[in-house]
Amino acid sequence: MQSVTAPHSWKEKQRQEREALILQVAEEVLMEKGYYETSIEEIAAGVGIAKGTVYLHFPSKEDLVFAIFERDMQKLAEFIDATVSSSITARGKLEAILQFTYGGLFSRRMQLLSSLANTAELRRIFLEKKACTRDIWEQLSARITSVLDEGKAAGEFDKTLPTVVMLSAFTGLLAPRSYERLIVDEQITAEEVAKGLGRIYFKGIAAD
Amino acid sequence: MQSVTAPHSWKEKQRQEREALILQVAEEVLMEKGYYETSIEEIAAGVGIAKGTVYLHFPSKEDLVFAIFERDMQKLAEFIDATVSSSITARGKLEAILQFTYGGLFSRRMQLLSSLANTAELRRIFLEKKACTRDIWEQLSARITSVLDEGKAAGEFDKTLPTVVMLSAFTGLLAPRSYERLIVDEQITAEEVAKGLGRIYFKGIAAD
Amino acid sequence: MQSVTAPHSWKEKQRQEREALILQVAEEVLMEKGYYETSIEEIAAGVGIAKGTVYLHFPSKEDLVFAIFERDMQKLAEFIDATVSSSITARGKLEAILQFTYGGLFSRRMQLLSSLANTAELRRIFLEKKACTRDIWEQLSARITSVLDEGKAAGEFDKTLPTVVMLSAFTGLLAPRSYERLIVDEQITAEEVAKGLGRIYFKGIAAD
Amino acid sequence: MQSVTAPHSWKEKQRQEREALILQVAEEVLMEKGYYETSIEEIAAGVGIAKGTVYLHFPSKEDLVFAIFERDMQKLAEFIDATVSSSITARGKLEAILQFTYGGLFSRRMQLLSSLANTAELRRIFLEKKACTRDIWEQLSARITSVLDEGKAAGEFDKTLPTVVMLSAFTGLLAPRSYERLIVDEQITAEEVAKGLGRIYFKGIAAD
DNA sequence: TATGAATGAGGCTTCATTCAT
DNA sequence: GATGAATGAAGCCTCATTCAT
Repeated sequence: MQSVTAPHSWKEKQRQEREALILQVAEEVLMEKGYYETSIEEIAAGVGIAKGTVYLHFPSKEDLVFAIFERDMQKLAEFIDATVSSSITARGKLEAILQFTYGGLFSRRMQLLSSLANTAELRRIFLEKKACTRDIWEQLSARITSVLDEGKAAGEFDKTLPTVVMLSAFTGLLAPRSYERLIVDEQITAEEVAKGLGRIYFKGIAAD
Repeated sequence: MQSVTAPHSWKEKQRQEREALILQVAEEVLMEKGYYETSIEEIAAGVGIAKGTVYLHFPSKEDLVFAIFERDMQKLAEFIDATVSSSITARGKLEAILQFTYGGLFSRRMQLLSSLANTAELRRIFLEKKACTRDIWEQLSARITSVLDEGKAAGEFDKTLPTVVMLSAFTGLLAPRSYERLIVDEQITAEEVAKGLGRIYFKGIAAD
Repeated sequence: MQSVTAPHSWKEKQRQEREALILQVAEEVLMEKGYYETSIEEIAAGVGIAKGTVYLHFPSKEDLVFAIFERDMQKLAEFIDATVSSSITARGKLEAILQFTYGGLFSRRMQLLSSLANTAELRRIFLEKKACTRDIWEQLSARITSVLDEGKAAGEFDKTLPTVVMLSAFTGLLAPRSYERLIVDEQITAEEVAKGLGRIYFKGIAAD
Repeated sequence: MQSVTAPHSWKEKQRQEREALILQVAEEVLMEKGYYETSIEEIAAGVGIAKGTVYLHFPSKEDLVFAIFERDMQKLAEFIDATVSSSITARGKLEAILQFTYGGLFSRRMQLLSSLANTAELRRIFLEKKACTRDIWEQLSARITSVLDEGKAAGEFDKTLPTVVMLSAFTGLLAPRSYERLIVDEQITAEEVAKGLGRIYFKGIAAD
């Protein structure tokens, strides 16, 4: 009975799993080597499939990269949504978000995205998919802005600072600046840095 | 035969001027289009010379880019040196440095360097020229670190914050994160953002 | 088990109908877009079947195209056979054939065949299936040649013209030259052109 | 003294010679194998240069093919111009043109052009360069049309036939239909065929 | 020294064909 | 039988680099 629908959904599931695998491998390789140094061939090899198979899932290299961006932003958005609606202080929410982006792989992902955005070819595709990109990003910005405003209203944050500057500084914390870290090797872990940065940030924006 | 040193030095001068011109044009184009989207041909055309001539000055595209990095770091180092030895407060010194990097073209230069550093191919050359890179960067870091420590000693800055975190946050301010600015369009100028960021930073690291 | 021959022949009929449908769709698409611009996928989609199914009927793209050629030549041969055995004048027969090839879809089919034959890859398969191709073509040529000779004998056509040249000119009329029509846009319909061409041809080969 | 301009013109000459060589080789290979079966690599190998060098002369494969078309049409146009202005009969002029196109390589060139025009990708470029293509073709058509009208006026040709049909039939002779000749191998030379075809044509369009 | 024509490795993409389901 | 996901060969084009002039 299920022989008609089951195979379909099974195949669909297979397909999605493979797609996720491609995205994951692609992300890793791109993170490691950058957009231009990464070839589709290489990604395919990493997944253990043929070049052409990648194109069954993504119409072009650019689209593949954009899909990574979308997926990661989606994950971040989900986390932020969940966090924003919790009943902790504004600062607590922002700290949670900060820890999420710096925790696990996310820090490196943000780094990747940051570097991808500096590639002309990709900028074009980001612009073409503008509506989508803007939507995602504006949602994120809106959430964080609302938390910042909430903190101001609650007397947690400095009301004299423009919220947009506070937002900019916060997203500055999120998008890890890779430059100096690539060159200077740390005598301190990324997490510790994150904590310290957060401390500076929250003191910097605190009321009074 | 070599008794004519004057022409030699004149030629040498010519050569250096041309080299500087190449660096300047290259920086502009790279800033505009990124590493891979910029061809040697394009840079040469901008200078008004032939492709091959560029190779008389720089053995490879990578080396050319590294030279830009070196030059800019040199300029920044000079400014920092001058600033550090002045007799103003630590905060004043850091504010001056911040304004220098955000003022004029330097902001865009830092952006360029930031993006270049994210390119695998260039990472390699940065690593090959490690000694040099480290030297430059460590000099800068050392200068800023000394200012931060000076500020701590003078009671200006929070002694409980690790200096290395303060340094990281500061360089984070210097290396402008372009990512979000590319996507969200500003309702505020870069300068205003810079001021706001500085305010947050200095409050964040202030003593007490 | 095989005692059920009816389903077998029914299946066989189904199979042949589908095969004919594939040929028809393929012909249309090939006519529209040419050999290389047409993909098997596209043909299959036009028929409403899957790519792989096409390969159950034709071992390769080339064979599919050859089958179209065979089918159309077959149809033309049938018409010529019927015409040749009728009791009208030689000129009447040739005019009928000319009208057949220019009427309805056949004109475009000839155009397709004409263009396909100019494709190296297909030339190879035509050569491989040489015996078959030659047979078909020679039959057609023989029929027309006999009509031309019949006309000569009847005093209709110029006996001093080599029959092979008359044949060449006639087949020249059949294989529509698409070239000039693609570039110069007509102030006259294809049918009118066909009539005029026929007029020139028959006057050209007329006795005296 | 000439050391400044001479090298320039010498290089320019070299360049043009090489360009002509590429065109010639490309024409041969394309004639042999068709558009899609011919790779740029193959053409380059035929010339004895590298792939990339071809691109120094022609921005794309399509442009290369279009250049062949242009060159051949140019040659034909030159011949027609010279012929048209001579003081022989209209028929004599047309016979000369016919012999030119069937003589030497030109016959095969026309065949190539005929087959190229049936390629969708190239049709596009022909359309893009519409103005140019139309100009060339319309000039040729205009010249021949004027000869046909001249013949009509001189009482050589049948005034009741539309000139455009006579033109169509004539260009039909020029664009050799390759179809039948590819499959049936001749027992007669191309030149003989051409003569016979001309005879049919001129009798077909003759006055009375 | 300056030039720019020539090179050729390398990457993206397409699509005929196969084969496990 | 029918399907369509997977394959991988093949082709176009770019551009850093070299080298003869």
